[in-house]
Amino acid sequence: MQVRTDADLGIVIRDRRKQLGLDQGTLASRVGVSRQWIVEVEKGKPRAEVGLILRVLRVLDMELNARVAGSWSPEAISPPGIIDIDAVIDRAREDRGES
Amino acid sequence: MQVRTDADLGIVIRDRRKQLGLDQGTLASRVGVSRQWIVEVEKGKPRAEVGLILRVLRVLDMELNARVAGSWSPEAISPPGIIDIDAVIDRAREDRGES
DNA sequence: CGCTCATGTCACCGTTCGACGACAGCCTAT
DNA sequence: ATAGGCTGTCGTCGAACGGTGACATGAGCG
Repeated sequence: MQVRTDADLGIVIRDRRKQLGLDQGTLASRVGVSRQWIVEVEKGKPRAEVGLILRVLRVLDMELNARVAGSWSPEAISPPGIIDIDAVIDRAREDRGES
Repeated sequence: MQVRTDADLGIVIRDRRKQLGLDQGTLASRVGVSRQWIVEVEKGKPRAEVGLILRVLRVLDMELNARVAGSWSPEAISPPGIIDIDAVIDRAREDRGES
């Protein structure tokens, strides 16, 4: 899911927590924060510490990716799935300076 | 890029800032934070506020995505970009049961 | 109805944030 | 050599953090 605001982050965390069947208390103790902190973060606390947020995502077994807006993961490890071989060849040609 | 730790975040921000040819001062004023804050975040400040981090990424025209670890973005269709052809071949070999 | 569990909220407290201003170290160009 | 720009670091200070413990609500159940 796209994370644009702190509220998005709260939604992601809450959804994933419920998905795993955890309550705020156990998540809090696993992350090493207070339950109240979880409550506030799920509400979209803008001033929460990033380090703690990252710990939460790790506990929830989630990954975070940053990339230039509108681009499709620049340095991503070739994801399995459909590969547009023509695009690959075109790009290779461009790198060589061919038309 | 994968963002696992606060240090990763610092690297992403610094790289993107330089990519855009901005210095810490102008980035700071555009985001609405002090230059010192930028310095510390780029060094991997773990207790920085998420809200500010998100503002920085927005100014840098970047997107953040959260997903369950190990899953590849469900809605991504053959993304153009740099493809690690060796990884692709290795993966194909593994699928075939080859060594 | 009582009981339990999960959740939201409150006040208090020690710690740390982020802003501000100033200074030093490094480059690069003049 | 001198000037200028970019970066890292140092105090200081008001504001907010996150932890603790307690209390209130609401849902589910025997």
